[in-house]
Amino acid sequence: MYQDLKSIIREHRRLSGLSQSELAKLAGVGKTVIFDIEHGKESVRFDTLKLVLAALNITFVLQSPILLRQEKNRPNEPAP
Amino acid sequence: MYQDLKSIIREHRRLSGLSQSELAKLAGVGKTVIFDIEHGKESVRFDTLKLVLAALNITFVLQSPILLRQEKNRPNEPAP
DNA sequence: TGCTTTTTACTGCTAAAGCGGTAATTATTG
DNA sequence: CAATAATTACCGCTTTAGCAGTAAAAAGCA
Repeated sequence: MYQDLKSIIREHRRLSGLSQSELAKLAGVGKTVIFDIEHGKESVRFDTLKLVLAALNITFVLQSPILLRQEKNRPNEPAP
Repeated sequence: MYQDLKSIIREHRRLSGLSQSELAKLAGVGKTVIFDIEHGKESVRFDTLKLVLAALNITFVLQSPILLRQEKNRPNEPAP
């Protein structure tokens, strides 16, 4: 993660032309959540955060040597 | 994210040879958290989850077209 | 096998996440 | 500028995440 959560959320929201309430509704969460995140609260629930990220077209990826190895062993399907 | 959280956490923990309590202590969270995550609870707090992931050497990355563009505009420093 | 140790699962309690309603602030328009 | 609309910030309430303690289950060993 290069920036902190609050900046990422706020930037993406603004660039999408959404108000806090609009984003909240879109994500299916309360508007307080958006407000709190944008004010630096990192104690959001993970499932709630995922809803917000999804609404902003932000994907969430976990990385580790173990996961990397598993990926290599299960390569993508060949193109049609 | 390719697998679900619970599998990733459990696998990494087992491969690290840690019990739930040991991982909890290492991460600085209660053991209930580990138990709950490994039983599919995704309503963990984000900051709590980050502690657990860090203890297991799992990094977590946000991706989006906007973030990608920002990255390209700010390339890595040249090697010394 | 029975006994001990380790690990996992469950429980009740406390602090706080998330909610909708409302107040304050900021932007827009006549 | 005043009036209005839109957005952001705050507040009290309800639900629940996270905690330590305890119980149950699994693993190890004589």
